[in-house]
Amino acid sequence: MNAGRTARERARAELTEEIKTAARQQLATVGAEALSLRAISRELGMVSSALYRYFASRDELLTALIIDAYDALGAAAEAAPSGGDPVDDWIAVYAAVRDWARANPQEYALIYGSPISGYQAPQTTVQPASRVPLLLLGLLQRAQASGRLVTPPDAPSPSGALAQQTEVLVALAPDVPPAVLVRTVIVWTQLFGMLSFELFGQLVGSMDPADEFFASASRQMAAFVGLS
Amino acid sequence: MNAGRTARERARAELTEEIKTAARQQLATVGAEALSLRAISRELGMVSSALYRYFASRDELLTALIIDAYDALGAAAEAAPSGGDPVDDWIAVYAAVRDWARANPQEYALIYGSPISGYQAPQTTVQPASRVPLLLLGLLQRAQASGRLVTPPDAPSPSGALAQQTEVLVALAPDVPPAVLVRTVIVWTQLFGMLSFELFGQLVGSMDPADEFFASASRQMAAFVGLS
DNA sequence: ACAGAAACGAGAGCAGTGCTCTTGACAGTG
DNA sequence: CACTGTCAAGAGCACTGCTCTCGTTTCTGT
Repeated sequence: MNAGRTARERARAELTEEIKTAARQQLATVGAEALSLRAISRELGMVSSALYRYFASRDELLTALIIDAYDALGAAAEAAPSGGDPVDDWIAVYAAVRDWARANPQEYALIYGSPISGYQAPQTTVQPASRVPLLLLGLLQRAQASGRLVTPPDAPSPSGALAQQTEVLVALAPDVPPAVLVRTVIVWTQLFGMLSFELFGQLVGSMDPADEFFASASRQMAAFVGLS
Repeated sequence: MNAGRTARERARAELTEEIKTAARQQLATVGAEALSLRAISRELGMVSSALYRYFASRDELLTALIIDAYDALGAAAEAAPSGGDPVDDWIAVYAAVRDWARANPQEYALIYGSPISGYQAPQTTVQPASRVPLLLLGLLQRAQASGRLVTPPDAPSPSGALAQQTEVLVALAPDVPPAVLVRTVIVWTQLFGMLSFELFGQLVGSMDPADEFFASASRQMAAFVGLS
């Protein structure tokens, strides 16, 4: 539909991409909340008001960057080496997520740090945001099919409202037992809690550098959800 | 030593506290990075430059707020009801931390969200920051003494660099086995990952509201470190 | 008790920000 | 060719953190 019809449209798409690239560069150096439209326009040799032809506001630019970041992280996680062994695959996903986060700390902070004040994330971000959890769920679903997922005996089956909330995940991975699905959410939060602590400097003084701790946690979390 | 010697010193301490209170109010409404010295000064009926007599920079004010937030969270966690049963106490600490975070989301974001751009946390913050982990370690140490801590059989003992890093924790809780100490760091990161996801809106669409999920996770994490 | 030092609030000013509005130039279509 | 919509440019608004100077108040050493 919009595959570069007129010269105008092509130029517009190109410049939009250039703006995002410049914004990402500035993001990497000064951080998210210090991102300045004027600085971006200066970098591109244009005037600040011209940017508003491409992004209606600073928030809209941020939204585009957030979606791009989620997509980049999702792509990095999905590109993790998959050798077939569920535990190894699980650990590879963890490592890929960590590698991407360490390589793009500001973009990581953009999506998993504190929300930007006055900024409301639009619905458009939730689909790219769910790529990593979906990847983990798919991995568990396949492991279950191949008999490599053994529900831990001490994993309590959810009841009440928790069981109801788990239904959303059951629809995505129907063969994975609800008790494991709850644990999946637990380890999902653990993964990003661990990464945030490492990147935001909370581990300094204890588990920093975090390579070995991360490796141990990955493996223990794989066992925690029942992978073997 | 500095218990209000001269009138000047008393006035200074009072005004310093007033500034922080006004800053906290503004923090709660507009967020951390939108915190404006001019707005604070306006609120207090003084001129912006006068604030610089009390805080050398915006960063210094932020540091004071960060330390206060860590201390408030630490105090809230330490004030959790302690009935003697280790599992119940553990869950009570979790609940107290969550309650404080939900009651003070902006202050939570200030200390556990993305670091503020261009802001370097000084060494002064690490001691208040470690109150919650120290509390958990103390709980485990006491549970161990009363035989309520059973090292999980599948918890791997750390080796290599990880074992060395664990030494810091061994010094704090000498009776707790290293394997449990590593798991303590894991659950510590899980707790704040879970809280960040809840507060920053990452759970919307799955485990939100998170009350039951949080309760289940607290209990499962207590079991994960070996409490019984 | 009193002079000097230190601390203080007020105000002006600098360089920067996001964003709006108007103006004039250009490209695409009839 | 003329019309229409898109574009970059620039001025301007209200705001920010921060610095400097000013006259005043408060503390302190003698």
